[in-house]
Amino acid sequence: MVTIKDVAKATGVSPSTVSRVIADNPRISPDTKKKVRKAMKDLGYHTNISARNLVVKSTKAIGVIMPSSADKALQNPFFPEILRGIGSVTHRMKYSVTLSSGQTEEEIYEEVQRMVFGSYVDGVILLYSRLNDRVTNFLIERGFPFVIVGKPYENVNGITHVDNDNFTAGKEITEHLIDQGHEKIAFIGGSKDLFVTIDREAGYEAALQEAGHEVSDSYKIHTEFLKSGGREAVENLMSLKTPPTGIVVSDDLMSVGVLSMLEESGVKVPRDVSLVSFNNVYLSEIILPALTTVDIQIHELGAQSAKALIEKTVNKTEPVKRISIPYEIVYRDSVSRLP
Amino acid sequence: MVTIKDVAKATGVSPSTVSRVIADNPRISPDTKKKVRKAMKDLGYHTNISARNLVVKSTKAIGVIMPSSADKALQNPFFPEILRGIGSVTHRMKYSVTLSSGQTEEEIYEEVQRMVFGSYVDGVILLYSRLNDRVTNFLIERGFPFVIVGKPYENVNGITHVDNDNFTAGKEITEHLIDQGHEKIAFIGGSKDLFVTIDREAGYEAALQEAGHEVSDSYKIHTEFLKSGGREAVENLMSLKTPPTGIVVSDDLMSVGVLSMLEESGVKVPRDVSLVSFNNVYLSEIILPALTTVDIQIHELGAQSAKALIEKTVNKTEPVKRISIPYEIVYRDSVSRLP
DNA sequence: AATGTATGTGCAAACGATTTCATGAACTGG
DNA sequence: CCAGTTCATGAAATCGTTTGCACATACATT
Repeated sequence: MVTIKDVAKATGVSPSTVSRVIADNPRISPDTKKKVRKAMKDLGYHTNISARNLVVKSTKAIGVIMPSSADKALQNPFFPEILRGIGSVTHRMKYSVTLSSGQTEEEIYEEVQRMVFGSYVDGVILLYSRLNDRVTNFLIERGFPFVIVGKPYENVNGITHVDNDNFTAGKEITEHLIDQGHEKIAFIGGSKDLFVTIDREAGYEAALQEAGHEVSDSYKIHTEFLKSGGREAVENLMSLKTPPTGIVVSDDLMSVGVLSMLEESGVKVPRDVSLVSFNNVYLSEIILPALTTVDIQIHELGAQSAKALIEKTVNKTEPVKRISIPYEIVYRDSVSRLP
Repeated sequence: MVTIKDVAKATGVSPSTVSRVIADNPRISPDTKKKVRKAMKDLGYHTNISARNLVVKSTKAIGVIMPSSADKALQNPFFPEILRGIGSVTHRMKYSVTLSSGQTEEEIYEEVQRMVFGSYVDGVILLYSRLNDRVTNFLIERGFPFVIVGKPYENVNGITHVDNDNFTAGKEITEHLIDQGHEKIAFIGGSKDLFVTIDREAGYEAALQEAGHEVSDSYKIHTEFLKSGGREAVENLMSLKTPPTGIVVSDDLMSVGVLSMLEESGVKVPRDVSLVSFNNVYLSEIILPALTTVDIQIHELGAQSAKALIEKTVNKTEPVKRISIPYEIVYRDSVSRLP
């Protein structure tokens, strides 16, 4: 391995000088710079990152924490997409991304501990926001820089996070259904512990209330993921005395599951029931019917969170921010107008 | 930050001793160990990873390189799943995972360079295998440990890789179609540069040939991803004088696109045409019809590649391996028997 | 009793960078 | 021409660990 000393020797300058040309220190003469740079290239020098990290006490790396694997949930295309978003800025800033690999909550917790105590990373992005989360608490307690994608479960004004206005999005998308003449509208969402679900559902309710339509518990389903339990729930829903004519689903992937169940029971979308959802994942435009869904700009969510985190790590006094990524409803073919 | 010296001071031993109890060196007496461990706990000591890396010249980290983003392709659930697989073993071995974040081929190449030259990682997993890939060449040239998920484009016996037997899988799944009475079978795949596509397609052809059925170029479609171009191709395919009765699609996600196009043109699956594909991503069981697909065990693919890579990094003389993950066809509802 | 071998620990030199401080040379202005 | 700056560079300390070697003590062997 070729070190700074080798380059120094080869150029006849001191190691300090080499270090300075690497940092592009203005006090080094252009001549020397040229010479040193050439030597670096010739010898194939690359700075050793551990050595540098050791002295500068920073790693230029951020940790990305995935939710504990509620199994299939991680197959959600949301994740690769948000990783791309994060990557787009980390790459530009020459940061690297360390991914969590724990599966259970406990494993993840240990991992985050290692990351922060061992100085693996300068900051952390949490890809979930769960009620009463150990990891979050730990990070706060240690005063370690982190940002949440989604809404923190408490201390909303004390934690930098990037989110959509899920309440309003939920409200708007169900208003769309209402505009199309629907009154009986159901909601199918994921875990009630997740803030996304909570917010979107609240928006859904608000829209109904505002329009003076009934909001009934029998119209609301919460299912971790749609295998066994989900199927029955959907069947029950559609065999109510007055089944809904519209459904708000809290996630595109979930929507394709719901779609299948419906069609399987002979219910056609959008002919018999209209369906709207969230995320605007690629999937939602290649499925039939293409989904009317709210585009939450996953990529941007990722990019902004990385940006905010990096700012935070370089400047510890950076103020707390609440970043709201605008959403946009994209109208496709899963909704029909009621007479 | 509490260092080894602090612990040493607190216990009245030398730093070396502390270091040795961390390593659980047998030459340290049980008493001392106990004492030191207590102090570490009390003071909240955690070893600084940069410092250690610097001297042991290893990072216990592996790099995972995603393919350059042929855009939507990365939204394939294949990726989160393989990351989970990798994570399952890295976590167990206390390794960390650094994700590539470059989008273009060029960016990725630079990134890999940084990773290896800067000693960011001990080894690298390539999540793709492309014809004449710069990154691969670079890794070989440098003699840097890496494994490929998929089949290397050359020097197959010189590069450790973990793969399915995609040829046989392709053959078997089309034989299933043939068994069900199909003779006119088409193939829809992704880029011809990707080895998965090539192998699966070759298997498809072999099956047809062996059965004495026609294999025609007009039955083969290659589409980067299924937006505009794909749609026409599929339409053309189905409006041939003798349209296929069965289709082999090289990827589940692609299948849902194909499915939609077909249904949109009034072609029902499996009534009018049967469809089989690959991967067995969660999606394929929640869509309607549920897909008959070959389960390639993505998770295992990831786990084995991580395992092989780690072995390789700890033991440089570890022999080259070709690891073949068994696949299994899972029969669902997208195929119908022809009279 | 003399020699040899375990056993447990400490000293000090790495590892490869960055950075503070010092220094000599060259320049500036009066 | 001298004092005061500015400029370009070097010496050496430092970051937190690991590890080869030395050393002292205790024990076993003849």
